[in-house]
Amino acid sequence: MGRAPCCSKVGLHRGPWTPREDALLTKYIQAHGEGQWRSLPKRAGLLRCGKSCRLRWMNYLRPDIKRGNITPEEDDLIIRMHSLLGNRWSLIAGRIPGRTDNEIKNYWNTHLSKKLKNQGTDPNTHKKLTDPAQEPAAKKKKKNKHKSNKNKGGAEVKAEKAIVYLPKPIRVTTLSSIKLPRTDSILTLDSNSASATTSQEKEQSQEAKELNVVWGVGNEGENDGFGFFGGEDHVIVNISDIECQSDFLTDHGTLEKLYEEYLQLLKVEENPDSLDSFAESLLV
DNA sequence: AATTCCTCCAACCGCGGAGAC
DNA sequence: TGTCTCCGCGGTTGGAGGAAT
Repeated sequence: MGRAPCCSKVGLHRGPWTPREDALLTKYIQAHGEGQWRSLPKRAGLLRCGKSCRLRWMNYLRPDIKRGNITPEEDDLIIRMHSLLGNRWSLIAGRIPGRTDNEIKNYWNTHLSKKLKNQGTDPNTHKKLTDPAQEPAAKKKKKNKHKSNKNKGGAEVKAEKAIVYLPKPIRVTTLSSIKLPRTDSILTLDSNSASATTSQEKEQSQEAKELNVVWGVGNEGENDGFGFFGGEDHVIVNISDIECQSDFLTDHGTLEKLYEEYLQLLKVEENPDSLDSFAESLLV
């Protein structure tokens, strides 16, 4: 497939953005909205490629971006989401208002993966490390960070990637008791602090279609409320076509009902064949 | 005080999906 | 049906600045 050249174009600015560029981009988007990134730089009077503009806006200039430290709650949620979704940072970010995928990705790489290692948990599989004595290898002083990073992209990472669990998106239409806002609503069900978040982000609507409910999960044996590990797979339930009452997640009765239905799913999960047919029955 | 090491994060790169033609 | 283009994503890089020596 032919691909148009982008940032390789001669004459375009690269590297850190100047305040003036930020102002031009912000002003333009405030006046004309997002989108048309390819032609945006020219119309906004910027000597940047569209990709660079989009990245700057999404990760830094957007007015709804939350600045400051990640809270312990967010921290916990990121770990839970990662156990479900793996390195799907945009999906994870979609559930944490005001945080960007880049920010979460960076935070994971610099803080959370280390934190999990220190706790004796494999950050990729979220399973307990069998031999904690192996972990200090990660703490070895690096003489050349970037060279070691390149090595990291090699065999070690490939081996780890192989065991990242992919979610199973299943569209559910039978939870009639649940009323979710249509389209752009993204709902995260957390065992400790169930909360519903409505996103206004345009780009998130696509994610919302793909994944509207993520059941809080944890490793087998962990006390994780609704936690569920169906063997090696995680189940993600799509309920994008269901309407929702804003307080449904705080309604204990509804949660109980959800939990009951969830248990039904678990029972089905024990028999993979029937799971397939069950899943099919849930598909729209 | 100078140098080296390390961490953090903004920005870049390349790829794949989706839609238009 | 195949090609082209745009968009968005995840992985990676590189520089700034703080910590350690």
